[in-house]
Amino acid sequence: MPELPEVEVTKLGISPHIEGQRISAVKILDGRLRWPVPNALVKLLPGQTVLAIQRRGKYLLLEFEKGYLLLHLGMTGTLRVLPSKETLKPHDRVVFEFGRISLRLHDPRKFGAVLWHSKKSGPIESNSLLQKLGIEPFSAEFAGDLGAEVLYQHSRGRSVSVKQFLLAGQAVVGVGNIYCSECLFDAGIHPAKPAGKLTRPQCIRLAHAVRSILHKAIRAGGSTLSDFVNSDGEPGHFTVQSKAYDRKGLPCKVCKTPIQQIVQGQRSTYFCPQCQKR
DNA sequence: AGCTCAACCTGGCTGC
DNA sequence: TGCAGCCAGGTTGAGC
Repeated sequence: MPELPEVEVTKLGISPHIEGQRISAVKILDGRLRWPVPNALVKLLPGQTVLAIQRRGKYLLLEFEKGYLLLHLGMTGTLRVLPSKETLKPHDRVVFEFGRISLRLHDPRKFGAVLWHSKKSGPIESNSLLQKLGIEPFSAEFAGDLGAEVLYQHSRGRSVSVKQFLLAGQAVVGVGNIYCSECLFDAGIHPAKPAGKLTRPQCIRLAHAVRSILHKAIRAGGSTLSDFVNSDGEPGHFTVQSKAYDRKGLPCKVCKTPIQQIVQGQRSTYFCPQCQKR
């Protein structure tokens, strides 16, 4: 379930266990993910220590002495810290051993990614996958009125719907398909409105909604962190209830009008035709 | 450059 | 019960 909040919660969950820890072994059980998992990792990583863990958009960046491990969870990926002796599950794809604990990428649909960025090839910011990402929603550059200005300027001249514009992550990163519907509901903006027609007041409301919705989701996910190291807990298992997503035909929680579902860019969008205006 | 859409892959659910 | 068909949290890359 990985949108930005799930990735952030995963980062918070694994960091205390593996930051400062040294890799003892890497096992690639099935390396046929989004891109092939580099076999070189099996020789390269053992002996190296996790210096820091950062998140950029929906990517997790594990910094080592010689470079960065880029992890992406795709549609169905989860990362768990487990006792090394714990038996492997079907769809466990890559295992990073740290002595008595292991970090495991579980990814049924194999849309995730495990890549290596050597420090020899330049700073991590120069990585081609990261370079095209928009601004972080919790950065100073997106705070307050700056966030609204980012959305306003990036959307000028764009004919795509605001739903697709926001989901693309070129202006601000981290809003996936679920939270996109939620943010537009919160901001009272019709998802089919062309991005280029967004008004400044709408951008102000949307920027606020993005920060607020993502922040609430992270807070809710944080409550599941206590049992991160065991085989049963599911990180990214949120109790925040949606106001629009997956509520087709159900009454809007504000005005009781039935929530509508449409398809935009091959993805479902849910909205209230009464509360959300073009 | 921007837009649309197929593709990657597997599992779960719906409906016949 | 079996099976075809559709849907699913992300992202790239091809072809206009």
